[in-house]
Amino acid sequence: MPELPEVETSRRGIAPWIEQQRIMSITVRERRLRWPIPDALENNLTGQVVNGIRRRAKYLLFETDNGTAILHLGMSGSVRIIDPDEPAGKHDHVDILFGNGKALRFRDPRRFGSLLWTDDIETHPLLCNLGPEPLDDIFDGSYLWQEAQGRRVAIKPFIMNAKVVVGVGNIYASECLFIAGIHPKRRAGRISKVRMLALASAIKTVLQRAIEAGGTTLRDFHGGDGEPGYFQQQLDVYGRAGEPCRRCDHDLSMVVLGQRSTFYCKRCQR
DNA sequence: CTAAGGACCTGTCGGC
DNA sequence: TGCCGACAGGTCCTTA
Repeated sequence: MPELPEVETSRRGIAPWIEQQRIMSITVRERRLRWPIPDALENNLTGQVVNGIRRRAKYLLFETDNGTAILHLGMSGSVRIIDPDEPAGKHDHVDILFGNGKALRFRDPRRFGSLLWTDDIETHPLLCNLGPEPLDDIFDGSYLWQEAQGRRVAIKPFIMNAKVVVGVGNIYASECLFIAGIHPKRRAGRISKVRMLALASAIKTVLQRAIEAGGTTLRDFHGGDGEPGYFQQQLDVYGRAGEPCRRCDHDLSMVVLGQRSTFYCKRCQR
């Protein structure tokens, strides 16, 4: 489910209910996520006050004086604020109860997500080797072009590589390449600086617009407050193989690249 | 170092 | 209606 805009939408939805609240108790029903939820999570976080919720890449970081909880939603995870008497469903793996009487409920049917704890967020192996945030000023066309020099990998997996830039998932990668007019299979190192400027700009615009729209709705995505996202109607290519290109009317194509479905227009993208 | 493929899981959808 | 295969928003790990 979640790409970066969905994670950011979730963060904004839950933050008002959680920030400055004390964690009263943590209920873990299923520890077997991508990595097992460590006992250290309950041991260190229970009784702490959440000073703030940040996002880095697609990770949500719950900061306390004692350390940081690291939550990743994987492919199918979601969080929402509930009243704690709401019965837990099959895949509701964790509830975190707060002093205000509300609870954060984490659901993840496929269990590709993770919930970890660290007392040193700066050196955590999942976070310390990540590339720049796409919406930061450090990320721009010059940076992207520089990183691409000597790289033979196709541009689509290149921009989905978190060491290059974080937060560009499968949906938005196709969308950004369409806007920039770049063929998804073009080798990263063989794209001109000018076109990389267009691509970096497209990445910023698409992600920013998606955040403002509250994330993409595919199947049943909801923000933390239960409101659905509204971006799907704005997708130009993703999931539209065989349908007409909005720019030139040519039938859109689909190809598998790096085991991921990739959508593009043969005529508009070179 | 780079690039490619496998692995981890459950739910849903389309076709027969 | 039921069964079966294909596919799904992520990303770490292994292999070459």
